[in-house]
Amino acid sequence: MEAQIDTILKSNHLSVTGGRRKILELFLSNPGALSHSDIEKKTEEKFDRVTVYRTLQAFLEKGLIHTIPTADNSIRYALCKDNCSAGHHQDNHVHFICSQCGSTLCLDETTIPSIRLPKGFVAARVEMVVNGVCKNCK
Amino acid sequence: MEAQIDTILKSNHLSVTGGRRKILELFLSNPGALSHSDIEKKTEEKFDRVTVYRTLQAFLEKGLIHTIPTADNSIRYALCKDNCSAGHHQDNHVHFICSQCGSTLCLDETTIPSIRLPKGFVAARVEMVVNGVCKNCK
DNA sequence: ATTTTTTTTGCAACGAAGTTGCGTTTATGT
DNA sequence: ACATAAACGCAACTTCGTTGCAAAAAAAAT
Ligand SMILES: [Mn+2]
Ligand SMILES: [Mn+2]
Ligand SMILES: [Zn+2]
Ligand SMILES: [Zn+2]
Repeated sequence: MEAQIDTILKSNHLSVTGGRRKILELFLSNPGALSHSDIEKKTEEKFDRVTVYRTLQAFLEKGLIHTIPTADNSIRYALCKDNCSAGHHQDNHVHFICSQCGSTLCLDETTIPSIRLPKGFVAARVEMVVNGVCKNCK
Repeated sequence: MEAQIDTILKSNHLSVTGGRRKILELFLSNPGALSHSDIEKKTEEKFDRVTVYRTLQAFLEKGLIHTIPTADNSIRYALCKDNCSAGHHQDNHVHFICSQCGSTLCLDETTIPSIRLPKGFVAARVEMVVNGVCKNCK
């Protein structure tokens, strides 16, 4: 695990530091997505708020994680499992938010269906978020 | 227009006040969705921030407007055109965010396709947001 | 292994965004 | 017109996110 984490950081041209190790470890060991405040709690505020912001920003830019839009103004972040590179994300899978346990999950096997837009509109990226009750809470 | 606005407010059991009139008018005369700050600007800050928050909250609860999820932590609100009632929204249409002009649009004619979720997951509501270039900006 | 250079971190200060309590004002129903 | 109920504006406060800068840590060079 330790080695894996360092390898991931290095292969993404990120210098390996305590904070980045810890936060990446959280993502790897957690099934769902994490919000900024989730991370602050799970690290027991061992790192400064600013460091967490900057780390997430760095991970995002390197294509290590992606954001999940929500209707309640709280960005969630999740690991990219596809071949995402810096700047070009390719996570075209559906996201699920459980109203029971609150967890946000990447449904990696469920791809977003293509749609026909009105004449004149050009799509660059499509997001699909499903709210409901998850497997575990049923 | 004036009469229409009052009718809408009354039929939704909202007492008609200056702020609510003005904000509802904005939604009716605007093609796209509005954020909180959009409203503050377009009303020339004539109403207190708190009043705008409470008005949007009231409109939401009555099923007059709905929110549109975004990945950048900025809630947009748009009029419900379907038969939404208090608590039960039914806006199952696609939303479009233009990266050029920044406007957020309800594609009322474009319905969200149904999807097959993994076994055990139950959907209550599905959101679909498309990013790209809109009709006008092309 | 040391030193130099570069990057990251923590702190402080700041600004924006959102919430709450409360007294005053405004709307509604009789 | 009056009583009651709802909404408003203001102030205070919390939470969230950003920026500049000096200290610390990591990476690169020697
Ligand atoms: Mn995902
Ligand atoms: Mn809509
Ligand atoms: Zn659940
Ligand atoms: Zn546009």
